[in-house]
Amino acid sequence: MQMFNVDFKNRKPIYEQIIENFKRLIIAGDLKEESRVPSIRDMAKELGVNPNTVQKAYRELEEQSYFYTIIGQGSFIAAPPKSDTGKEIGALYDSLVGTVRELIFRGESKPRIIERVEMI
Amino acid sequence: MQMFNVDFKNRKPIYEQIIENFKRLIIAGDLKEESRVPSIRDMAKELGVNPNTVQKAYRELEEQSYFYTIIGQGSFIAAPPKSDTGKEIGALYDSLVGTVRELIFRGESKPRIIERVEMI
Amino acid sequence: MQMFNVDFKNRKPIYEQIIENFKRLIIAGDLKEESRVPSIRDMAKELGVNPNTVQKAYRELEEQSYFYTIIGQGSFIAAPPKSDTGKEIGALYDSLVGTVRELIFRGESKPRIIERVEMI
Amino acid sequence: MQMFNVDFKNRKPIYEQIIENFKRLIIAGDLKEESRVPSIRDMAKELGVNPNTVQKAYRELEEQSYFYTIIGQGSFIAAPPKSDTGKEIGALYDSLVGTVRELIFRGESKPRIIERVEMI
DNA sequence: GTGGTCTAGACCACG
DNA sequence: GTGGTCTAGACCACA
Repeated sequence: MQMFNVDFKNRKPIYEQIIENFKRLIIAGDLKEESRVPSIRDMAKELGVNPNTVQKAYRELEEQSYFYTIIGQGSFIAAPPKSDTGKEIGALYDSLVGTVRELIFRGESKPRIIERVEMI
Repeated sequence: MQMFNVDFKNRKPIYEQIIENFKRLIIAGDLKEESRVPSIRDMAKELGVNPNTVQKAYRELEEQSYFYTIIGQGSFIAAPPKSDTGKEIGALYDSLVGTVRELIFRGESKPRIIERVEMI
Repeated sequence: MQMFNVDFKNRKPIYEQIIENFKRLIIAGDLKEESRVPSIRDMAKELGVNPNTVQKAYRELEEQSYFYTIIGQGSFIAAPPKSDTGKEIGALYDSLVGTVRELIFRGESKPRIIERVEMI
Repeated sequence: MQMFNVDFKNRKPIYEQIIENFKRLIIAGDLKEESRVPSIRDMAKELGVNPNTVQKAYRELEEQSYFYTIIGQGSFIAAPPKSDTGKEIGALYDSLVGTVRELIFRGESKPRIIERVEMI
C-alpha cells in the first residue's frame, strides 16, 4: 500500500512532486490532522528515492505549515492554517487569474470555467 | 517605448518571464494578430538580456502557437488557436483545480473565488 | 498544578524548552532559592515526556549553576551566581549585540530598542 | 583574502555559521547592496566545505531576504527589507528580552546593559 | 528509530 | 560558469 508515486521522467523536481501529492492528500482530507506521516527513510524507500530528497519535501511542507515535526518522533499533519499573512493567498489568486485568462484565450467560455470551479 | 520589463531578482527564469509577458499582452489584446514582434536582437537589447534567452522564449511561444515565424521576415502574433488538441486545455484545468483547492484549504470560500473569476 | 508546559510542535528540542522554562521561572522569582524542584520522574510524568529528556535538562541546569543536586535528596534551586567566570556573560552580550544589530538592520530605531529594554 | 571562517569544532551547524557571518557583514555594511557574493563553488572552496552546505546557507539567506539569486548569474546582496510582517521583529525582541533577563540575573545592571546597547 | 547535518560526487537548466 | 536537483552514504542530536 503506497500513498502515491513520483514520475521520474517528469521535468518537475521529485521533491516538488512529493510536496504536491501531500498537499493534495491533505486538502482532500485523506490525511487527517495530527496523523503521522511515514518517516523520511520509509517514504524514501517506498518511492525509490534518496532520503535527502524526501527530507527537502518534508521541510518545505513544514515551512508552509502543512506538517509539523518533532525531532526524534517524526512528522505530523498540521491543522489548517488559521490566519494567513495574505501574501500567499494573493499569489494563489494571481495564478488563478493567469490560468483563467489563458483558458479564455484558448476558447473556453467563462461560464464553462465557473461551472468547472463549482464542481470542486 | 518598451513593451515590458523582466525582473532579474525574480526566481522565475527570464525566458519564462518573457513568455508570460507576451502571453499576457496577446491575451489582453495589446498585441494584435499578424503584427510583427521585435526581432530577437532588438528585444534582447531592450530588455538587457542575452539573445539566447529571447530566442528560447520565442521558440517556445512559437511551439505553443502564440507566434509564427517567417524566415527572413521575423516573428508575428498568431491568430488565437481554434481547435486544440485538448491536452493543454486539460493541463490548464488541472492547474485551475489545484489552485482552487489550495485556496479553499487556506480558508477562502468558493463563492468568493467564483466572484473573483467573474471579475476577469 | 503544573509549572509549565512544553510545546511538542515547536522546532526547539524539548530539553531546551524545559531549560528555558526553568530559567524563566527562576529569573522571575517564581522559584525561590533552595526550594526543591520536582524529581525527574515526576517532572517527566507531568510534562508527558521521556525521563531521559528531563534528565538532560536538569543536568544542563546544574552545569549552568541554576540547580544544585544532593544525591538521594533531589535537585534544588541554587542562589544566583555571584562571581562569574565572565565567559558566559560575554557570550550573552555577544548575543545581545547580534540581536540588536539585526533589529536595527530591519528598521527598528535604537531609542525604541532601548525603550523596550527599559521596560524589562 | 577570505571574508570569514567557519569553526568545524563548533556545535553550531556550518551552514548557520555561514548565515550568521553574512548577516554580520551585511549589517555592518561591509557588503554593499547589489554587490555579488562569491559563487557557491568558490565559497565552498574558500571555506573548505561542501558546496551543498554553502548552498543551504545561501538559500536561507535568500528566504530571509538578505540575498537574491539569479540562476546562471549568481547571488547578490539584497536591499534592506522595507516592510516587515512584524513576525520576525517580534521574535527578535523576544530573544532580546530573554537575553537581557539572563544578564540581569547574572548580576549585570540594567544601566550597564543599556550603555552597551548605546555603543552599538 | 527519528530528523538534521554534511560530504563527494553527478547531471541538468539557465544565461 | 551559475545555481538547482539528486544520489549514496556517514555521523550526530533527540526522544
